[in-house]
Amino acid sequence: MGVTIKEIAVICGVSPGTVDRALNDRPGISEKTKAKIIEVARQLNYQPDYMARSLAKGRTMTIGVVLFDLYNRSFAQLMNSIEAECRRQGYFVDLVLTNKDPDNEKKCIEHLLHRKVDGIIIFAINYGEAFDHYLKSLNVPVVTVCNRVSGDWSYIGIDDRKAMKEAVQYICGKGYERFVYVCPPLSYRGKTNIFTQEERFAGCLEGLKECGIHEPPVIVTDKDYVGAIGRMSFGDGEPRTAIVCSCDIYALEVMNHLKGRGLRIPEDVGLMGFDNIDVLKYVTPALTTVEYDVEQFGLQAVRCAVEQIEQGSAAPVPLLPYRIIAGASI
Amino acid sequence: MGVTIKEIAVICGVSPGTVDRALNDRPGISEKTKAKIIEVARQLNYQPDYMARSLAKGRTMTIGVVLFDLYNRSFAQLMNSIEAECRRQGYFVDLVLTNKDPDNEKKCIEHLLHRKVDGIIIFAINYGEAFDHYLKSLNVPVVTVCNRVSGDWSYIGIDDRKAMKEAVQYICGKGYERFVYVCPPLSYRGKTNIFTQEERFAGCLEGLKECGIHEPPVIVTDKDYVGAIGRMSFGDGEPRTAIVCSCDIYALEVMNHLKGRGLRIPEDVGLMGFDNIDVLKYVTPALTTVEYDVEQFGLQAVRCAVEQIEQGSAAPVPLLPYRIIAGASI
DNA sequence: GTGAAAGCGCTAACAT
DNA sequence: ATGTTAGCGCTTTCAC
Repeated sequence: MGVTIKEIAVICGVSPGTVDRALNDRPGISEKTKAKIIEVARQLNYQPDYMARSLAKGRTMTIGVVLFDLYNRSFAQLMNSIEAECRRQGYFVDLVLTNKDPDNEKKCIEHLLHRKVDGIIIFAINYGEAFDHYLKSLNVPVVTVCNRVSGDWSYIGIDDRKAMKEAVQYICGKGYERFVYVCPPLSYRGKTNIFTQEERFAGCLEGLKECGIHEPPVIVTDKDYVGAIGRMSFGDGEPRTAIVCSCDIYALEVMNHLKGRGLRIPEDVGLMGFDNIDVLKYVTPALTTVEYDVEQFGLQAVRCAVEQIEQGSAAPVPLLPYRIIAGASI
Repeated sequence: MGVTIKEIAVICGVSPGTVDRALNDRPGISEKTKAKIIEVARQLNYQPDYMARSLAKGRTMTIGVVLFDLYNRSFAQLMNSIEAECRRQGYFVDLVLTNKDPDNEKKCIEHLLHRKVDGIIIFAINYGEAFDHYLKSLNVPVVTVCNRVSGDWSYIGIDDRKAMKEAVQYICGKGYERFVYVCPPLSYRGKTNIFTQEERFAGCLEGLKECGIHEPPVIVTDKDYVGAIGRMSFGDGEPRTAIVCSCDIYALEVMNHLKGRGLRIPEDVGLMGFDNIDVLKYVTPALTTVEYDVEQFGLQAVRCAVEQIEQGSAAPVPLLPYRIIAGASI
């Protein structure tokens, strides 16, 4: 196929070892021969064979990325920045998608191991001690993103609990006293990794408590959450109700439903999302939500992974910033 | 790291060659030794080293995927199905994102070549003879998706021209006689690959012609197309105007703008999109658009690539189906 | 400063 | 049916 180190060696009248020294600027070579070899390599458009190099060095320059899917815009954004940063750092990206299936996630990881990836960035769907052990047994640097597995892994994300707490406090500040909390993933408790969702939920409860709201929120974990909301009535006088959704996507569905019922937002009922996904800009009324920079997640995740790969360990990454976006739905 | 073929050979008291025969069920081995070897391999949880195999066979079992980015929901969907089908077929996916930068696209392709991918699936941003030659020089199977490069490459997509033509005929059938065609990418004519957009535009013109509309459409290729639309007036009597957008995303922006101006859709002005991106379901009024199955694109692209890789060539893939979704915006 | 040689783990052609 | 051997292209250690 391509031109090899050996051919260059023959042309330059040196040994393969010397060519290697020149091309990977390692010590033990005169400037003259080095320059010559580099020039010849350039002329022949020499391209190193990464497979061969991997085999010899035991490193593949590949980072495996494990995500649910790419349907959620945030994941797409995340992947986008991971790809960019990886390529910038000279790494390849091997992407596998779990479709939120825990078994499939393991298959995905196996797939990456076959590929002998140097590190893994994962938005985990599995959780618990067994999985933690499993990950450790892989003997590969792992960076967790958006969902914690255990304290033993680098984690990139925001303080979801605190963010949701502040969001709830913000809502209380607007005079709402009744709350509905929409979070279907909570029904997967014990089945899949819902760390982040649990955090947000805990934050909600904390927020209510601090605001002195004693009436517990109505918690909707139903997969058919729109149907559940459909069975509730709103807009019939004070105190007003706020529907807090753990993700914008739920909030959008709920908004659609509320509009369909002819309810006014926020006059009849308040609505809050989380994530600030970009389609919000096409939505009226503007959804109040929590924003954070997903691209930063990707960037930090790659840096953290590379640091672990190349230095053996990485400094813990601080939780990333977020902020409440005041829309018109609360 | 892992257990090797050699170790298994030693344990079983046979040669590495025999182990290879057993593990890759190749002829020339007795059932007995084969069974034994397989059993030992299983017990030791033997995992073949794909790097070594690649080096020996000259094939990497990797398909490179070149996309603009993942921001457009359709690309994400596309990538999702590509990943799924690749893994099903035992291939790895190496994803690179060009961010619509022609130079970057070449870098991305080089990146894939370094990786020695067996085939490439590309939504090309480059075009023209030079690029066509370049692709040929790579000596790797290439499948083009969503944007043609030349007739020499397998292409996966719909008949955009015909689809847009039918869409325009549909609009005419609703009594519209004035047209605005929104397609910012047309301003990149001569700079990047806008094959699909050109097709849609041509389809629009053809449709108008066949419907006997002689007044040429107002063509908006301005990057600030919303601003351009903002300088036009609508709703001032018959004949009515339809704003045809070459992608839903433009239509959504325009819709936002029109609503902001207090114009009623479709009473004052009609609006048409293309692609049926999924966020449409959150939008009122429902946007009339053209739908097709992006997942099929991915599936077919992978199959076509694999066919080329494994058989040396692939049967041409027929253009995929589409259909007009009648919303409430026309 | 440079060369020779032994791998990395697997495959494949050739012996036996 | 099985063993032997020579690579794949690059890295790395050890001589010179």
